[in-house]
Amino acid sequence: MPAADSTPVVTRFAPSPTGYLHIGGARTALFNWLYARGRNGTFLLRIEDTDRERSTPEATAAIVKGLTWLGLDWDGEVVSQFDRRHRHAEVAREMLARGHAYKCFATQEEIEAFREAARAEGRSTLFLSPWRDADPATHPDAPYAIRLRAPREGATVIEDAVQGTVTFRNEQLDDMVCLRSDGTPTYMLAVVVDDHDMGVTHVIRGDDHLNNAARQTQVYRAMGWAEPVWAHIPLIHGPDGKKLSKRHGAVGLEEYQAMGYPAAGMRNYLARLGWAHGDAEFFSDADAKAWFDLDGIGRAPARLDFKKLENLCGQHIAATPDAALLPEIEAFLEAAGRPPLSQAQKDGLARALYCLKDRAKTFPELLEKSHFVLGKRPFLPDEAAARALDPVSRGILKELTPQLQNASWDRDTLEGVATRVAADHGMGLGKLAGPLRAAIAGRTISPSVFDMMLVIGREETLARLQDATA
RNA sequence: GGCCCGUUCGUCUAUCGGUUAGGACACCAGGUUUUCAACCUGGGAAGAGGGGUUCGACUCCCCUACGGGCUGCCA
Repeated sequence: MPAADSTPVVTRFAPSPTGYLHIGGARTALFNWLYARGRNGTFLLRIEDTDRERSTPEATAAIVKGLTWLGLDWDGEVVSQFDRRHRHAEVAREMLARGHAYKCFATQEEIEAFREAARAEGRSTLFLSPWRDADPATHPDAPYAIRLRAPREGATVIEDAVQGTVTFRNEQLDDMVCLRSDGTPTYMLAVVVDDHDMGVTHVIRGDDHLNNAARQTQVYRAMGWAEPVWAHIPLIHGPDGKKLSKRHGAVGLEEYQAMGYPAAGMRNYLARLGWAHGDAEFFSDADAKAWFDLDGIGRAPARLDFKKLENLCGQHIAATPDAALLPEIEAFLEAAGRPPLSQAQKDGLARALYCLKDRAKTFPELLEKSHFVLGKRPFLPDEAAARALDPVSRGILKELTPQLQNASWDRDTLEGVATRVAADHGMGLGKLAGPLRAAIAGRTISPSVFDMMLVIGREETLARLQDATA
């Protein structure tokens, strides 16, 4: 039975540490986090490291780091599934004692041989252990696996919050192995025991586990435990509609950080991927927590759309207070393996952020437009800027310079002076802005020329103009 | 092969039997503009196909096609 609505919500994210944190996994974590945090619940993190061959501490570290960057905080310590192996085994033995499980002496070679033959003959490869009803007196003195004595008749029904009612005929389900013949627990058993022991009320995970839910349900029933609410969410696909894999480009969350997407934008985008709350597109964490619910999750896999990700990220960068943006930019620099900012650069950037953040969709773009405040004199113009600084333009700039000397340093005055000088030469401000920008930034792309002048100040502005017109 | 799930504009989606099928991103055209970003106006763009049920289906049912997942003593 699903947990009652009144019981506190407990969700968990349970990745296996076999590499980077997959972007799809990050979304699964986000959904669990939103669901718990929006309901005053608990969000737990458990590492499914029962596969000793493939689990690495580096991968666990990557998961922790990724979630931390994404801003998904979990409650309590990180739980290692491997550390709980004795408890898993204990449950397996208990099921054995209660007759809900049995010892299976079939060797893996035998099973494999059976499956091969079945495949060759086009028969079902479902392995039905001959030991299920064997007389214990006939048990050999050999290693055995403990298999669940699953019902053979009837059906196992999953009430899934996303997928609806899903029915599996029991004849399609085999007696899953709970404890391997070497005494170690399988994932199938471990998840159920852990979720139960940790008090997980809502299992929100990828729908690649939907089939597993049926077999796991049988363990809950065998142990007489309350079943969690299941919510199997569709996987994320690449832009081509195929399962997201490395050939699509970035799949690891850390790659997104290194590409300079802000975490808030990622959260917004990922939440919006496969879930909707009416027409809401751009929203805050508070909104998402308040709105997120299982019945808003779509049933079809969603494709990644970088354009939309960028759009949302741009809006989030613009909406983030300067004081919060700076540390994020520094973290990005580090993640991308770029040199850190000097104190002077930090100060400059802090002053310039107001005119930078609403024109950038990613941090690299913001930094590119920050060149005027991050760089040092002399500002060697890039190719396009050099073209803008033709002799005629330099002549006009030379005229402008002394007028700036005495102007009061505010936007209106500056703009007035520039407009007047341009007019003296029969041109609009637009014509003069090009070379002015080239002289100040050394680039043809930057914030407004007047904003730049305000940020760097009179002295520096004049110096740069002199550099350019010398 | 078997089992399970899915299918609304290019993409993410709204709709929960009665709508000119809405929004966002993207795209195209025009405008604004000091570059970029942004902004304004307009435009093209969708219910996989076929059967039912119903006064009425994108919405409910069935079939087909296509896509995906699972089918391990992996997780």
